[in-house]
Amino acid sequence: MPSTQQPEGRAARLPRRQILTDEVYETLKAMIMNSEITAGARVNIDALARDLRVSQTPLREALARLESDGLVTKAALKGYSVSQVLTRAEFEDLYELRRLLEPWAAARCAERAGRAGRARLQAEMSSCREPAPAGGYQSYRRMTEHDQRFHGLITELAGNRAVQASFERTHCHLHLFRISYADRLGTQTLLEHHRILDALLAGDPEQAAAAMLAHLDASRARLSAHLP
Amino acid sequence: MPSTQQPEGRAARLPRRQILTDEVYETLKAMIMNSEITAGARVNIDALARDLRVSQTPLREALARLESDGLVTKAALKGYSVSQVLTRAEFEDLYELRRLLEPWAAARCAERAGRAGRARLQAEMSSCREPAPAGGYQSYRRMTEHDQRFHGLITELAGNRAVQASFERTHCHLHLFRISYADRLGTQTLLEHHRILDALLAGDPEQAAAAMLAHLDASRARLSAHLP
DNA sequence: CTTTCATAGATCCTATAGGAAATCTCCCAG
DNA sequence: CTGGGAGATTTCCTATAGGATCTATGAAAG
Repeated sequence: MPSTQQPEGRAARLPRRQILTDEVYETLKAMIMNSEITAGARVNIDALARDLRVSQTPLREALARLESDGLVTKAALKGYSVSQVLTRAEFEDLYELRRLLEPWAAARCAERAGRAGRARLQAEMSSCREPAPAGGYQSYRRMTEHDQRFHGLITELAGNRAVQASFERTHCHLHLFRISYADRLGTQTLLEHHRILDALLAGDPEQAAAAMLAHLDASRARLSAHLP
Repeated sequence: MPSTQQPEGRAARLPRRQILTDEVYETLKAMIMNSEITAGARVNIDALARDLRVSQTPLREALARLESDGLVTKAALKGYSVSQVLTRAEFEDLYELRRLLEPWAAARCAERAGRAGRARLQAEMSSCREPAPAGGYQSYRRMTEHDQRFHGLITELAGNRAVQASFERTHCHLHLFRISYADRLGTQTLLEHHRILDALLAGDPEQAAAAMLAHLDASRARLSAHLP
């Protein structure tokens, strides 16, 4: 895996070279998200190191981080496995947790987001065009990325780092993305996002919490249909 | 670091030998908890490997997991640092998150814990004797361990793995333990735990949630006095 | 005496090698 | 023909070595 030298005048604290461990970590997350490593499949360290053209060392460190993230599991002396796609019970648990965190975050965001924050929220919504009716994988992928940015922005602007970290550690968009590539209801999602945005811009905590709760429940119902 | 062979008739799936990475991970967590590595201090990988009598490889993997846990931070090419003791803002954020998760968990626990679960809760409370008035470090340590088991058991018996994992990933008892060694109000903590237990045993979700919320607020007030 | 620069030593990151453990394949016996 | 056992191969884990990068120290110059 080639390393790249940083250009002159780089920002303070950036390393001069890319750290392989970090690159491998991001690569593996993307591979898990895209099901390039089948859910539940064994991760053969020697083989994957060859595929990625790295040695075992950065790969093992990346896998250690993914283990703590809950995205792979380790069976000592046997190997790592990619986490399964969520079972229905795990899916319901995840949405229950989201119901605990995100309406609260939306209410706090409505209270606390200043002008700059609201501008960021508006910019995010503006940047996301309605998905093509039969857009396929790329369209679904872009919708998921928008969804992740939008929800992440709300938890960030809620101003509670513990809640933000807790939300990020669920990796919920990675998990939800793997359930189905065929969410044809992106239009509905955007409509619900706009309702949340309206409440946030109005600075109405109760409305924001209610809109977020409604969105989560609707989203859960949409995705639930795709579970085994 | 010596390895120990498993005895005959070991449970299925246990490796025959201890995995150094896992041992080092637990050792480092304990060292962080006990402030054997000063909060904010650099972790010198070569030196620590010598101290623990292991090579860099299992140490680096353990550090990678701790990084994902949020207990150390990595500055690429410069080294790892142990996370700081919580600032007041981080402390308040953590308790806000606990207020979102734990009353809900207590209510669910009251609804869902069967006979075996309630027995485990009672056993945990019975196993914890009142701390000696001036018990010092060991006494405080035992109280923290009980507190962690008690709260962990409630989130486990609430029956939502995502909420349980979210709570565990806060490592809140490690963080809170590092704030102060001198919680002389262990008696008060136990009294509040008994109130929670009473509600759980009565199968009263509202009472359990209320008792947990009161306990969290009281606990937060007690610890808050020790923050800078 | 202070500051700057250069060099040396320390530290970080990753590749590689080797031993332990698991897995797979083949052969033999029933 | 099937099942079990043995051996070979693969995989996992960790130690070690070497190159890249950072840091600290000492010397020289102002």
